[in-house]
Amino acid sequence: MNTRGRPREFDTDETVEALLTQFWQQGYAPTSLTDLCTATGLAKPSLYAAFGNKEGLFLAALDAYQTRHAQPALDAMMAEPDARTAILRLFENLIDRPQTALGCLITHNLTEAQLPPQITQALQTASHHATQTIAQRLQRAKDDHQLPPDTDLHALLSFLLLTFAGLVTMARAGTPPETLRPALHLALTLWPHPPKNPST
Amino acid sequence: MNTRGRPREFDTDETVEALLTQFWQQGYAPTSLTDLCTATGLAKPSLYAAFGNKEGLFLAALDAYQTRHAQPALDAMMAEPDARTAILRLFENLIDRPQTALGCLITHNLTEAQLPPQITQALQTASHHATQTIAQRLQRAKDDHQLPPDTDLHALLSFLLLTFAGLVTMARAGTPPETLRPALHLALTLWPHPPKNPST
DNA sequence: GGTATTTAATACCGAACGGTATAGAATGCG
DNA sequence: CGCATTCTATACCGTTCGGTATTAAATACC
Repeated sequence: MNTRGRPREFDTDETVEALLTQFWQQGYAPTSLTDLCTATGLAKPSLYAAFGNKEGLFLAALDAYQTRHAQPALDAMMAEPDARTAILRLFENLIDRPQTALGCLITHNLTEAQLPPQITQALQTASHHATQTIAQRLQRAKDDHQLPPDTDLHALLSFLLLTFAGLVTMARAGTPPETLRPALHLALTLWPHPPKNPST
Repeated sequence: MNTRGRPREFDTDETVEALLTQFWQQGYAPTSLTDLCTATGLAKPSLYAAFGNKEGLFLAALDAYQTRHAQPALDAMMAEPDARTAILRLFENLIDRPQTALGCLITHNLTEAQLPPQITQALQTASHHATQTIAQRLQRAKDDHQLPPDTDLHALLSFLLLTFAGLVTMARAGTPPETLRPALHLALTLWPHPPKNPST
């Protein structure tokens, strides 16, 4: 770590935030270096010096996406005592989003063709992590008797992931929140009820 | 219509089929003219003489997609007497597909940024047509007393479209049919039951 | 057979892509 | 101050993009 030399004129966090906004909006391939330069206000050599290449730029944005958006949402899901409420909140977060951050960075880019292998793998790892976290939440709900003991957790997990993918895809395709919300609430009506308990 | 001149050496139907395969696999923007040339076995001037430009190539593929895939599936949905079976078959068609035709051409490209306006409009028109057709099928089911008279058709329609989008997106993202099928069957367990009728 | 007409293939166009060499500007250290 | 070091910006690199001018080949009509 040498402290000599001209100091950096841009804030790395702000730059990564701008990168994330661009990649979130357009996806990996359609986002050009020119887009990223205008979004960050920097010139190409500055971006390349800080992040290596276009893959590095995306991976930095993906990392920021996980730490600033995905993981907090998953943490909130884990902190919420009622499992159904936890899932509902997780999904409701997806519906009301600005036009510049529609859908899910991970899900959308996983549907793109011709991605560099390193990015595909990072996306799959991220997707797998989220999936496993939700699976743990469901298992805990079963252990807590918030789900019937005969609940098929694999099927329920797949259905919730399908609902997630449907929400983010329709949001990106332009479906308004007013349409998405009733669909989501209808979807969660099939949440299995706990065994009959007079205290509930 | 002049019959003079050198006859065309390629079959238009086969060419459109090859175009559709490429666009279905990769989407509009990531598919290059080079891809389309190798897929069709033709040179660029031949494609441009027959279809105008890249937008024309995609619109021809989209038209073939609708007449050869989407419309037949919608027709089958309309021909099936039981509404729930009709929807189930419509969705099951999406699950078992070759790697070269994963997901839905319309849905996937509607999630892409920076599409030419003409293509966006054609995709929205196609999406709207399919949506309206499903809406008609649901209305008929209600009229036929296959759905409770108090069924919220708007919410049910949105939920089915969400299920559709979830299926095609997860399929594209690599989820295998064995995982998708239980999720689909679980989703359709919330199909509203008809009013209690001793004959059923 | 000669000619008009249409298709086909090679070669090319300007623009935009991801990525970089190079030179100037701004700091800490001696 | 002088110098090594780091950052920034202009300008450029080769490649690929969508699209086309041009020329050769293949037919129908006269």
